[in-house]
Amino acid sequence: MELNDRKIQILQAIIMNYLETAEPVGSRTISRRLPLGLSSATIRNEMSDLEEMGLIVQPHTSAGRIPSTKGYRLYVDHLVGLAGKPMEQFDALRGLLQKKYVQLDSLMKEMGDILAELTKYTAVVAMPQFRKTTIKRLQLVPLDPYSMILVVVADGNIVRNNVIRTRHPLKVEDTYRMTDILNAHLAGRTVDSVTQEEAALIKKEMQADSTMMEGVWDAISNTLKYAENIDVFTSGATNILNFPEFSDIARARALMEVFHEKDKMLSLVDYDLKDDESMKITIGSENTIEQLKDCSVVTATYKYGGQNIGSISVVGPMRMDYDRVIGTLDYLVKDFQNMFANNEEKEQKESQE
Amino acid sequence: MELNDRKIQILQAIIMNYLETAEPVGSRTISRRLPLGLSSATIRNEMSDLEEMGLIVQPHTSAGRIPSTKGYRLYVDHLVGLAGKPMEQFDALRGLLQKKYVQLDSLMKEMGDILAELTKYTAVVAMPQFRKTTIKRLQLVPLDPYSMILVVVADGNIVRNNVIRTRHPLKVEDTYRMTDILNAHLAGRTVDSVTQEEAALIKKEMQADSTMMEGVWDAISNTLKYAENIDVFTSGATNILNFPEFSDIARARALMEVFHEKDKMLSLVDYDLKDDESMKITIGSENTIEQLKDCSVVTATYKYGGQNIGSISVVGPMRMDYDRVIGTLDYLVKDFQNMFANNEEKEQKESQE
DNA sequence: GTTAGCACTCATAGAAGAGGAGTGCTAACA
DNA sequence: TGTTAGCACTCCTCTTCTATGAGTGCTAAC
Repeated sequence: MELNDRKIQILQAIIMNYLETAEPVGSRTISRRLPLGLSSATIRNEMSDLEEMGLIVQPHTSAGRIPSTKGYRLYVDHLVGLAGKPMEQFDALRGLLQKKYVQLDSLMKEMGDILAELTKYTAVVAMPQFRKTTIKRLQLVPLDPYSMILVVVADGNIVRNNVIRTRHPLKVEDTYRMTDILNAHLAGRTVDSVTQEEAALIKKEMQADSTMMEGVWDAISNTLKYAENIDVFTSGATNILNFPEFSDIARARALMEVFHEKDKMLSLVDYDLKDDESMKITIGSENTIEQLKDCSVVTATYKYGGQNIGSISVVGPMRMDYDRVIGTLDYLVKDFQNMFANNEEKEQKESQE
Repeated sequence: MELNDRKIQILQAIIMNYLETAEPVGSRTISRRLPLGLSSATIRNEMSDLEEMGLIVQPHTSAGRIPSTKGYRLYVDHLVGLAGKPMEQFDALRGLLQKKYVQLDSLMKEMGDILAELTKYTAVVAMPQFRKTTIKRLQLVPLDPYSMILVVVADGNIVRNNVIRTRHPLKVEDTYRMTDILNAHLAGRTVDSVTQEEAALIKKEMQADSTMMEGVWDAISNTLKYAENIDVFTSGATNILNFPEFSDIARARALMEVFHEKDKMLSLVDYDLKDDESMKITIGSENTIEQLKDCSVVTATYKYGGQNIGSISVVGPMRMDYDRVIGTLDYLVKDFQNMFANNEEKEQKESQE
């Protein structure tokens, strides 16, 4: 069966109506709503066809139709207008994005909050992957002769730290010399870009400085590897409970649980997109996370140095306002990307004024 | 009216039955359950008295009785046995508490998770108040000539950091010298114990070193003051949704929202107890947080150096198993306190082996 | 002081029925 | 051939009614 223009119009009308009301849509509604001058009977015939094509479904015999996953997919891929660009209410976001930030993590948390507030859905923000961002500086902070803390500052002034133990006692000056060695090799680099040969070189250099430092590099190296852990923040988790489709307590609980499970959230923001893609929409049963089978997820990735290094997602009911969400995310991510890239420069200029 | 022994027994029986079933308790049930050989009619008379005293209430005329806030309060204050000490299932906790930790925050998160798992309620863990814990070391990490990061390591290897900007360009060595000055004064101290005179002294000393450092101390001082912010972790937020009293979606949402609001959580863990108190139980309407009017909160504080510096709470329905929760918390906090106090020593000993 | 007996209350569940939204099908029409 | 009016039919939803039963309070007798 062919999906002609009229069918598409009807499908779109059904979906848009359903997005608003969350109620199954009947033929009469469409007949009145669409300016085609068609009777409800005609619409009924068309709807029957659309159902056969798997684009809409009937909850029960005498009910109207609701879009299926496949129907949403078609809508999202071809019918969404991408019209919903920045509006008045974007003020908060715009203000945020023009702000010079001090530390990226607090900014991103705030960004998530505003995004959730704006969309009324749940926002999931993934921090830049640590191992893909540039290290600004490393610093060993001595605590006592046998332990110190490795502090790594990455782009965006994101700070990671880890305790490191030594077998031989070290003096404060030792840690400073080691710090110098580390920075000489690693500052301005990404963890990913450090080869095994280089690592061996650093180790050798440190041991040349003092035999006491045996084993210290291994600990540092482990810390850096371990630091590939991604941070994710979830904002507005409870927003999603406002929608009637989650008024069932069991379903609501399942959702809340998912938002608290870090593993699941990580798999959600998994942004293994090709670097030319920038947005991914996952609808209902397309989701790999069982508990999100009734949800849709819109994920936008942000780039740095041509690579995807992080993502921002919106989780909502399947009948989310895709148009608006896509528009918002698109706008947000583009501006955020620029800001992220430019912030460092700005900082320095301003200090010099 | 006098609350004689028999009335107390009946009240206790009612509460215990209600804790199990979440259903109003009738006179016949008590008559059968209590080995007093009293008929249901007699129990009815007593129940009528208990109701008059405000200890139990009737949801509607022909229903059994449920405990009132006042009834729970009496139960908690006088009737709870404190019997529920460590059981087999405490293995996880015990294991955790014997573990030597590297950084306290991850341990406390884990502790919250296990506590939530164990009690089936929601656990709220408040980290030690930063300004009351001892500073192990401060370190200025230079980023570029005009900015650096102040890293503060406190007891438990808790790391806080904040970006600091300068008006005059600084060299790496400058930051190291400043670091030395800071540590000379502040290492081994709590923020709270630093007087204004001392602060002035430090400022003077820094400026003596270099006029470039004008204003830097102020930034550092602000950071330390700001650091009084308490961290709270909530674990098992969704556990509480399992209880029938929260099967109403609106109530469930309100609860979930509360758990996500940091302000509210902070006011929850507010541990302004006298230093000889160690546990506080807040029941139902006694709660100042509106959304927790149907919940009870058991908060245990932990001390360090004779002062309360943090707390661990359990939030559950009013009909929570107080006995078990109190027992668990009591056990947990005591052991945690010891561990927290001893960990530093252990660490050093082990390194030297 | 305790208890059996009894009338009474009221939440709850189920049955029955009305209403209505919406469908599919058929036959007629342009 | 596409469109439409008409109509029977389905089935959800809401309301009403009734039966059930758990539980009470009161009274009178033990």
